[in-house]
Amino acid sequence: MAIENQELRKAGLKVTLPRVKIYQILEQADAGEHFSAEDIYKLLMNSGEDVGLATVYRVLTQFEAAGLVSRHHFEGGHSVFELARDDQHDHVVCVKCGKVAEFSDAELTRRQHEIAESLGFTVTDRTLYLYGVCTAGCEDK
Amino acid sequence: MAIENQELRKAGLKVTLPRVKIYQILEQADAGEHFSAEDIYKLLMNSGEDVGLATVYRVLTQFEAAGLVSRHHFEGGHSVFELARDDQHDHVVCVKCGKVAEFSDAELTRRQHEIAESLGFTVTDRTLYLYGVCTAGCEDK
DNA sequence: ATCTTTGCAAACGGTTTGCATTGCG
DNA sequence: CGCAATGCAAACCGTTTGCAAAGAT
Repeated sequence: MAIENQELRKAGLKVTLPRVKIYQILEQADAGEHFSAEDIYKLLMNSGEDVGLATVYRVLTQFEAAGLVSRHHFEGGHSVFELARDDQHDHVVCVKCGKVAEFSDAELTRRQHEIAESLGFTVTDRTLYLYGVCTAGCEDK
Repeated sequence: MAIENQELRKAGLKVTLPRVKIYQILEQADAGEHFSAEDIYKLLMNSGEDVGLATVYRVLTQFEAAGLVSRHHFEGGHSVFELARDDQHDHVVCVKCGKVAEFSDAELTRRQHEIAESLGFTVTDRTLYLYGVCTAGCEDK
């Protein structure tokens, strides 16, 4: 039995075609690649899978609740998803072409904790987005 | 003539009642206070001003374009606005009581620019939220 | 067989837009 | 007076939900 089926069962979710297919899409993506619900929907359609957009949303929400994926709200109103990883990473978003890059920086992390502590605050999660323009290979769309 | 009228003129906007009123609301707010379009709309209604919600959005968008206000997209889909300040400030959000604190740290800012630059990226805006629990005075709601 | 999950279409909430009217300059 | 700005209502877009049909165990 494939790995994804076990992950689904572990999360208390029945193994159904839409769930498996969506999990596979996320799993086979390059690390750092983000998908909107629409992206995934289109990929499914192109593969000839007959899955409704509503189901994509439902499945992604279930995956999020199960800790399998994390959801990010980018500026612009729509959400993107990626398979959950345990490293803290941050995002750079190009406002022109929508490209997203990731980075992780120990100095930033350390400093953030220092600041939070000095404010009487215990950090459990963070969200850092840098918005701007990528100077090379930016294809406006 | 009041300050706000000059600001409006400078931005190439005619001095109209909705624009002046909205500017005043933002101006009289405590630093760090954020308003949704709806918030501002309600404040106007309560003051007996007959301004349409669509106009509030239009004015806020114009103000943003003119650099008078900055818009933040919080998780949850709606936008909030505040009068533009030139300091880059970040947010600490308590996941228990919903309290929001702000801070600004030169070291963080500098490091962020370094990182972005090394990724071939020019930062125009950023969004850093630290989520956690405030250790004192946290009133769960 | 039962209880979950799905697809569809309709509802939703925040935001934007078309158009006739109002009002600044 | 002329053109920009407004109000209203309808359109929009991403997302959620109600419900009857299909599917998993």
